[in-house]
Order: sequence, then C-alpha cells, then structure tokens
Amino acid sequence: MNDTRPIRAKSGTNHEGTSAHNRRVMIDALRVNGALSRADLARATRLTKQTVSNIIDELESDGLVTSQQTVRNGRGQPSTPYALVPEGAFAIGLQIDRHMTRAIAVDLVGNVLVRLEAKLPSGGPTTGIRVILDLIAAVRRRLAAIATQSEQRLVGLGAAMPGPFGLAGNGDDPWMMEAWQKFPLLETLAVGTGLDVSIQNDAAAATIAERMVGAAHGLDHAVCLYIGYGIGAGLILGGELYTGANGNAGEIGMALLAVGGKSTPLEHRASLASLYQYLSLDPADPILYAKIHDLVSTGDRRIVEWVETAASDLRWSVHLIETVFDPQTVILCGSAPRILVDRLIAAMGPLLPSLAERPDRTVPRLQVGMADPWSVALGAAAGPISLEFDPRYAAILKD
Amino acid sequence: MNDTRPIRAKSGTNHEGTSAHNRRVMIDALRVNGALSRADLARATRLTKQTVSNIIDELESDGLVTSQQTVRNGRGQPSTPYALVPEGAFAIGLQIDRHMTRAIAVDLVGNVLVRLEAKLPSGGPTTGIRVILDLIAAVRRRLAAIATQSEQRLVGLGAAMPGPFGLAGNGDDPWMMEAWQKFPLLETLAVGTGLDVSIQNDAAAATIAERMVGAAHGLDHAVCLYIGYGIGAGLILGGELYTGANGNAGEIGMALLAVGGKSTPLEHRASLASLYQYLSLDPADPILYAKIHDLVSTGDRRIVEWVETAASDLRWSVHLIETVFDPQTVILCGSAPRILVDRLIAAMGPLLPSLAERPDRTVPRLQVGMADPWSVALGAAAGPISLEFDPRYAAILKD
DNA sequence: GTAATTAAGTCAAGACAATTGACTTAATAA
DNA sequence: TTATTAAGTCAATTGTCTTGACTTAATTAC
Repeated sequence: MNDTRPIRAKSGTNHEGTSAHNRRVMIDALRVNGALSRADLARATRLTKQTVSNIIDELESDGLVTSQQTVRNGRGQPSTPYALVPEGAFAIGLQIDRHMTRAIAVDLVGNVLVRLEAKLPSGGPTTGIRVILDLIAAVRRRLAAIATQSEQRLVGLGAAMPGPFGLAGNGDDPWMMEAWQKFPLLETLAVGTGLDVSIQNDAAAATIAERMVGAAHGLDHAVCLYIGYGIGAGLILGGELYTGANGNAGEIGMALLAVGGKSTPLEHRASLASLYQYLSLDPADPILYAKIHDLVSTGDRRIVEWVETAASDLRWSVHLIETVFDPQTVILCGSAPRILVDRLIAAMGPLLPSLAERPDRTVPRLQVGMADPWSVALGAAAGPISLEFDPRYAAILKD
Repeated sequence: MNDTRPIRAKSGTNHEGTSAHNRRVMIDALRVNGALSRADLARATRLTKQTVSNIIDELESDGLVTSQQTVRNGRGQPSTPYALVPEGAFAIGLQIDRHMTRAIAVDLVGNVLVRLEAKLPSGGPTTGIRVILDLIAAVRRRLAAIATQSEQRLVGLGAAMPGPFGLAGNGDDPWMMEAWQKFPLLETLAVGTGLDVSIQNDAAAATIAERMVGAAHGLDHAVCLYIGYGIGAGLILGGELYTGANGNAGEIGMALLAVGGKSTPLEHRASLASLYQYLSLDPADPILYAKIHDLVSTGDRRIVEWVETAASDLRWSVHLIETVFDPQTVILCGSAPRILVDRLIAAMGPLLPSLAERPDRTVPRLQVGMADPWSVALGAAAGPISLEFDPRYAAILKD
C-alpha cells in the first residue's frame, strides 16, 4: 500500500525558464559572433524584434551588454550593435595540482585579470586548504583593486583537480591526490569563500577554456585531448560539457592500448608522468618546464624517443575519439610546455584514416589548443561563467 | 561592408516551447513510472497541481492518457491515477539490412502490433525501394485493420540501416549497402509514404528500443553495444540519444584493437560478419540463425573459439566504453541469436577492473538487452515516438 | 459517532513573458 | 524629391503557468 518508491521524472518549466534561456541565448550569440544588432539577434534566435529589444534593455541595465557606434548597412535605419561588457561578470578559478595550486580571476569574456600560484605543502588537504583559501582571498583582493564592482559581480568559484572521482585509491600517490579527492572540497571552499563552488577534473576545465576563448569557440561537438600529469579528454557534446553519470566521462587515461593480457593504460605512455619517469625527472622540480623546454629544443634523444611512442599512442587516441564521438574536431591541449605539444602534433601526422575524413569538413581533424600551465585554472574560472550564462537544457528546467 | 557571414546562435523559446516541454515531461513520467496521479505528477515535475491538471485534461482529450480506478492512499481524497493509452499513437519502423528488409508497427508504449519482412532483391536501391514501399504499405494496412485510428495517429516512419553515413565506400560490399547509403532514402520514403521520416544507424535504433521497453528504460546515461552484421554502440547521454556531429557517434566497429602497425578493427573480430567468415557460413542463408543456434547448443568447437576471442575483445570494448562515457550501465544487445549473446555475456565475465566499479552502483555494469532479429526494426519504430513525445532540449526551442 | 486532520483536486483571478501589428526613424535608391 | 527598405518602439493581446481559496473524500482521534 504505502509503496514509497521514488517517482523519477524530468522537471517541468515555466515563464522564468523561458526568459532565462532567452537571456542566455542572447549572451551566447554575442560571445560567438561578436557585436550584433537587435535585429540580427532577432533573426538569429528566431525571437521577435520586440522580445529581443526587451531582453537587451534588461541586459544593458544589468551591465552585461553595451551598445556600440551605430553602423549604416545600406538602406534602412542604421543598426546599433551590442557587445558583451567584459566587466559584467567575474569568476575565480582554482587549480589544485599535485604540488602546486593556482588561482585566477577572469571576466565575462574570458580575459585573465589576476593570476597567482602557491606551493602546496605536503600533508594533503588538512594543511593545504589554508594555503588555498589564502590564495583565493589574495586573488579577490587584487581583482577588487582592478575592478571596483568585482565582488558584487562574482558569479562563482570553479575548482579543477585531477580525476577520476569516487574511486578507491591504489596507494602509489606521493602527492596525496587521493586524499584531496576524498576531502569535502566543495563544501569547505563554499564555506571558506562564501561563493558558489563547482568542481571538475582538469581535462574538463581545459575544455571549458578552449570553448570560451580557444579552438572550440562556437563548436557544439568537440573533444579536447588534455595532456597533463595524466591524460584525459574533455567532451563538448551537443553544445554542452558532458561529464557522464559520475563526472568521470572522458577519463581515457585508463583506456587500454591493446586487447588481452599485457595491455598498458594510455596514461603510462602518453602523459607527462610517463615523460618524467622516462627521463628520470623530478615532477616537483620548480624549473621542470624550463628543463623540458631545453631538452626539447636541443633535440635530446630520449625526448625524441618518448615523443615518438607518445605520438603513436595519441594518433590511436585521436582515431578512437573520432570513431566513438564523431566530433567536428579534436583539440590537443595540455599543461605541458608549448614546444612539447607542438612536437607531439608534428609527430602525430599523418593521422590514421577514419570516418572523420569527410569531404564536407571545414575544421581540421586535429588542432592545437592551449598549452600553458595556466589553462586548467583558466578553464576552472570559465566554469562558473559558463554555468551562469551559457544556454543549457538544465537552465530552462525548474530548480 | 556587406559582410554576410552567417550568424550562429541557439534558438530562443516561448510559451509554446514551455507547454510542449511540460506535455512531454508528463508523458515521460507516465512511461517511466507507470500510472501516476495528478498530485504525483505535480510533485515529480515540480509544476503546480493546477498546471498538471490542465495538461492532463488536454492529454486525456487528445486520447494519450486515461484515468484508472481511484485508489485510497490513506488520509485524504483518493487519487486518480492516469496511464498512457497504448492506442494514443503509432509509428512504423523500417530496417534495411543487407539482404532483408523488415517493417514493424508499434504503439505509444512500444507494443509491436504488426511485423512483416521481405527479401531485398540484389541491385540495390533502384529495385529495392519498390519492395520497401510495398512492405510499408502492407504494414499500414494490417495496422489499420487492428486499430481504427491508426492512420490519423501515425507519428512517423523511422528507418534504420547499417552506418556509418557519409563515408566513401571501400568496394568490398556485395549487398550494396554503400549504394543504399548514398541513395536519397529519407526523401524517397517521405514522398512515397507521406510520413515524417527519420533515419538512424542500426545500433542507435536498437538503443532506442532498449530505452523504450528494454534494459535502458528510465536510464539517462547508458551505452548499448550492438552486435549485428557489424558492431556499433548506441549512446544515451544525458537522457537523449547522442549521434555526434555527423550521425556517426558510436560507430566503434572501426576502433582499433591495438596501437601500432598491425592493428585490427574491432569489427573484424567481434561481429556476426566475423563469425560467418570464421565458420564459412553464407550470410544470405535464410535459416542462418537456426544453424547458428544449433552450432552453439551442440558446443561446436569453432563457435567456442570464436566466442572466446570475441568475448575478449568485447571485454575490452566494455572497459573502453566505461572509461570514455562513464555510463550507468552497458547493455549488450544485437540481432544475433539470443543463445549466442548469452554465451558471449557468460564468456565476458569477469569484466576488467575499471572506474565503473563503484561502491554506490545500483545497476549491473553489464546487462543483456534484446537479442532478436526484430530489435532494430522495433527501435526504428520507437524513434518517431521518441521524437514526438520524449522531453528533449531541441523540443523546447523554436523551429 | 462526531470532529479534526490530511490529501487530491478544482475554480477563478493574477502574473509573466512572448507576440502582434501599427508606427517612427533614418538610411539608400530611383 | 520621393519611394523603398530596414531598425527599432509602442501599446494591446495572447498563451501558459502560478496563486490562494475552496471542495471533496478519505483516515485518525476523541
């Protein structure tokens, strides 16, 4: 009788959902196309001129868009283009890495306004969280000095750290990432900063960055292959970041390179971790990237060898991604030194034949994305901006 | 000046989008949970009782739902559950296979009402299309004999055929699937039947079937591994079928089993085509499935060998799918004889360790789905029903 | 047995956001 | 100079969900 199985249903929607969506669509259109007139927006979004006018008025008075100089387009009244106001919103991004933490402040269009980093003390979250909260506070102070309204217009804090989440650890983890993954980071950061907090893995964060200001800008189907300490893929599927049932979609580091007995995870051959091991480098070395840069540019034999195997594995990965996701493009990015990523890309050509070789292709199959130690922190910061302003299915629904 | 680059923007929405979405949400809730009262629906969808009442009244007068016997739930007025009316809508499904074509009629809840098949003559689309149109007409006549309102309530025709689409052929194709893939099937069927037509690959169709009436019912993140003449995956991501930028997402038959020189596509080892080749069977043999059934049940040595290698490759595939998509579950289905799928499943255990091994898991990592020569046709028919009635982002947007 | 409580469901008015169609403004083309 | 075209606004309308009070019908408590 009193059978209390939960009822599963999608959420309904109402006027507010409609309105919220249309606002987001306007902002997205301005982000992707640059400045547009009200009439352009009406045509592009299929809303009426009047509706667009009302929404733009509202966005303007909210300080999110401004009008630019009118332009004459031939016959008819000149149009007034509107563009996003960079200072319309800000977000903080936080990267927690094995021995470092980085924090960044960005504005609505993805300009980086502040960047600070700190060493993470050994000992994991219990001691590290203090360093992180201090770092965030410092970024906020510097941001406030640059942009007066920053605190009122701060939409959130995005954190990024290596995944996968929710997995029992294997113990071989000198930097206690496992401890970090178990730590109630979201709650602690929310309480410690008073901001809305979201967490993602580093590949997903890098992907969000590529979509906001990088090679995936304006694309609805793109996969970023992110090479960091590990390797992961960030998935833009149908215009939204896809994170899977448990937030671990795209964690291809564990993908096995061969069927059968002695198969190796991709991560063991194509990741910075594998490079460090191959070269016997200390990952905590503060001038590690400079060293790698030198080794690459002097044509060090071991680097060349590593690039060869890694490129072969990456070629396979790109083929797999194309086969499985059918994206518009694959973007290779990473926190690796730029020169290394460039070498990898060069060594990866020619790509394996795949069904991505289409006659109607407009974007290259493989593109270089950001290769910068700050790209994950940037993507982490872009997360809250995207959550707040990008059109998404979930944003239309109630609650 | 007259710089006519197209403006890219997402579509806006309005009241009708809201209303359409809420209708779909109701239908979905009834499909997933069975009968629900107006009050239940209001709680589950987060809409008000009044809104739900209005929508249910409308759905009832449209003949899509009916009230059932009132039930006493303890204190308070007894509730009146509503359920979907099977005869509320119908759809036709068409499978075009290498040497066969099958057509099916289903109702709103996925009951199969009519099924007919025909041999496809050699000669490809030019001669085959006549057979297909006749088959569809025959299915419609039989359906009309069973269900008076069927023609008025026919929401569309879903077609399924082997992918991938938009690829240059390789010539080794005795059944002219390549010719079929180039043929303007959608337009021809639309003109020939007067129905709304949609086309999908067979794995996607099988997946839609699993979601409507099979193992993926009510799941929002599931991947179906479909073993037919080839092998493919159908992707339910975030509650919707994901088809990629060009409709080829999930075509994992081309995935390479090993990195480096002599790598084999998955399709060459785990597909019925590979089985036929291994056993020197004729794929066009009309009693092929019976033969396979006998061979399996008598424990034929070559079948056992094939199952062993295929299971090993499928074990790898499941691991890959779990790694890449992070789904709630993986479903093994196919047009292969049931007994063979069961043997494969048995031989696949134990699965490789992966991040799908979670303590909070409620569904098995791997499940058996439909294994039936009709599952693709069923899924093809379920396609139009899903397009018309399932909640989707695109259904909210204008145009 | 009566009254209180709880829950389902309806009624009618209200609120919100997009739409409609006529109008104004300001440019180019004839 | 006039006609045409296009951007953008004004005011009224429409469609859909929400609100709050009300009705109905069951169980529980006294």
